Amino acid sequence: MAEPTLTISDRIQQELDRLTRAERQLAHSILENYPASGLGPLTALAKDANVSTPTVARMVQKLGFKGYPEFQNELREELKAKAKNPIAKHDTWTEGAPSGHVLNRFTDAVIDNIRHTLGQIEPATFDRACAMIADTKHPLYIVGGRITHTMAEYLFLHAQIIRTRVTHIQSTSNAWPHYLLDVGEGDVFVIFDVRRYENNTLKLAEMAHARGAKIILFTDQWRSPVHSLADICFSSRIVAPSAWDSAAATLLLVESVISAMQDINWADTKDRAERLEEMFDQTRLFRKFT
Amino acid sequence: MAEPTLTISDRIQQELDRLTRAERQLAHSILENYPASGLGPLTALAKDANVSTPTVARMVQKLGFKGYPEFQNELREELKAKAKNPIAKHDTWTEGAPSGHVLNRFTDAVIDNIRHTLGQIEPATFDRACAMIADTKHPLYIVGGRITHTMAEYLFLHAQIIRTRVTHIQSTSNAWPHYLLDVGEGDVFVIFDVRRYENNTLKLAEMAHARGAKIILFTDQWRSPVHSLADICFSSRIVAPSAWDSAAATLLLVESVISAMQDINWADTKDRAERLEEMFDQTRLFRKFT
DNA sequence: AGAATAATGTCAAATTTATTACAACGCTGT
DNA sequence: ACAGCGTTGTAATAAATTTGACATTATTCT
Repeated sequence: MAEPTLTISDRIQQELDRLTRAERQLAHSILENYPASGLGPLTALAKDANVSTPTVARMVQKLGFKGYPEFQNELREELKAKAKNPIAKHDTWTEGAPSGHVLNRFTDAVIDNIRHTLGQIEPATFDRACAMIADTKHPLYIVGGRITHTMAEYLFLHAQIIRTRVTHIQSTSNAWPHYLLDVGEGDVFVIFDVRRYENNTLKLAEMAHARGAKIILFTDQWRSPVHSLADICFSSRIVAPSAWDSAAATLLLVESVISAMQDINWADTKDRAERLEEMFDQTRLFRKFT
Repeated sequence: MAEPTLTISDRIQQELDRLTRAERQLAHSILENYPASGLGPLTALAKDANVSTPTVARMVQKLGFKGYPEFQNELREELKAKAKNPIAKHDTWTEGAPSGHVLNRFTDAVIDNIRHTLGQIEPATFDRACAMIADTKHPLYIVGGRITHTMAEYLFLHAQIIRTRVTHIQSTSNAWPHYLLDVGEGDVFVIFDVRRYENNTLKLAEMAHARGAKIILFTDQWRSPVHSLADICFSSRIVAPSAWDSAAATLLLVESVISAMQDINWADTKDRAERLEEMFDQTRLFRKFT
C-alpha cells in the first residue's frame, strides 16, 4: 500500500483521460456500482462493461497493480477501512466536503423538494395530464415566463420531436396575441408560472381559457393565480438555500412528462426522431463544408 | 432471492447457535469485517478464521447457498443495494402509484444521477470554478447547444443579476464568431455540451481556448471532446428511463453554482437585484396602461 | 470405558478464473 | 489511398480456487 488516502475510485477518475475507449467504458462500469462490481470475477466485470477480459486485465495493470487479484485485494482493504470509519456515514453527498458546503446544502434541499413535490401528486392526475399533452388531436401550446421559459423551452424541444402541432409562446414577447387568434375549443396549454407571477402570463391564460382551451399549469407551492383557470395544476416545491428558487423539482416533472408522452406516442416518436437525426446529420455535413 | 430484507449477516447471527465450533469461529471471522472478508477467496477466509477450506464450503451450503461463488454474489448484491440505499429508502415516491410508474422510475433515476454526479466532484474544484465564474475582473461567456442552451440560459438569467459583463452565446447561432472578436486572455467561458456533442460547440471552444480564455465545461459522464481544452470539467450523469437524457443533475450543479456565486458577490448582488426589481415594476406598470 | 456418530482436516480432482500470445481491426498521418 | 501504430478481441494456456472423497480426531451415549 503506497498511497493511503487515494482510493481506487480516485485513481481511476484521475487516469480517465489517459485511458482508451474500451478502458473508459470499463472504468465507468466499475464506478457505476463501486466497489461491488470490482469485487466480482474478472469475467463478469468484462461482460458487464461489454469489453473483453484482457482489457480488464490490462487496465488494472495500467493502474499499477500486479494483477486482478491484487486489485481486488486493495478494494477489499478500502471497504474494510470504510466500514471501520464511522464518519463515512454518508450524510454528505460529495465526499471530502464539509456538510455545510453549498453542494451538500443545496442537494439536501433539492431532494427534499422532490420528495414533497411528488408526495402531492396523484398518479391518475399526472397520467391524465400526459394523455392530454400527448394527444395530437389538439394543438399544444407551451408558455413560460421570464425564468420559467427555460423549462417551457426544454419541454418544447422534446415535445417537438414526439408530436406535431406544438408551439412555444414566450409570454414576455409582444407576439403572443397573434398565437391566440388560432386557439380553439379543446386546445391544450401548458403554462409555467412560478413566483414572481407574471401579469402577462395570467392575461394569456385568461384569454386561452375564454376560448375554451384546457390549461395544465406548472407552478410552485404557493400557486400562481392562473391555477383557478387551470384544469390540472402541479405545484413543485422550490425552496433553496439561496436568494433564488430551485427549478429542479419542476424539471423532474417536466422530464417525467416527456418520458410518459414518449411512451404514449412511441410508434410516431420513433419515426420522427429518426427523421430528425437524419436532418441533423445533413446539417452537420453541410456545415463541415462551409 | 428468497428473503429480500434479510441480509447474510442477519442470517448468520440467527444460525449462530446451530453452528459447530469451527463454524462459529468462521462466522465470527466473517462478521468481523463484514462484508469485506467474505468477498475474498475462500482459502483466505479459511486461513483467517483458522479453519480448513471445506469447513467454509460446508457452512455456506448450510446457509442455503449452492456454493461459495453464489454466497459471494449475494454479498455483492447486498453491497450494491447498500450503496444506493441512503436515499432510495423510498421505493415509491408518489403514494398510490405502482413502483413501476413513470414518476417513480424517473425519480429513482434522477436521484441516482445526482448521487453519482456529486460523488465525482471535488469540492475544491467546485469552489475554484465558482470563484472564476463570479470574478468580475474578467468577462463571462455562457455557451449552450441545441438542448443545453436551456441550461445555459438558466445560468445566464441568474448570472446577469449577480454580476456584470455576462454574455450568452448560443452555439447554434451564426452570430457567435462576432462575440469572439472581443475575447481575450483570462476571459471565462462556461460551456455546456452533452451528447450528442455538437461540432459548433467544439469549434467555439477551440477558438476561445486559442485566445487564452479559461473554459469551465458542463458535460455528461462520457465527456464532450471539449473536455481536453477545459480548465475545469463537471460531468453529470444523465441516464434516464427514456429515449432522452435527464438534465436534472446538471441543473442541480448550475443552481449550486448560482448560489455560490451569490454568496461570493453578495454585496453587489443585493444592490443589483433591488434595482432590477424596480425596473421590472416599472415595466409592469407601463404595460398596464397600454 | 468403548463404540458410534458427528465434526474437522488433508489431499487430490474438477471447475472456474486470470493471464498470455497472437490476430484483426481501426485510426492517424503521410 | 496506404503504411504503421495503437487498440481490442479471440483463443489457448496457466494458475487459482472450489469442491468432493476420505482419513482422522473429537464428542456423545450406553
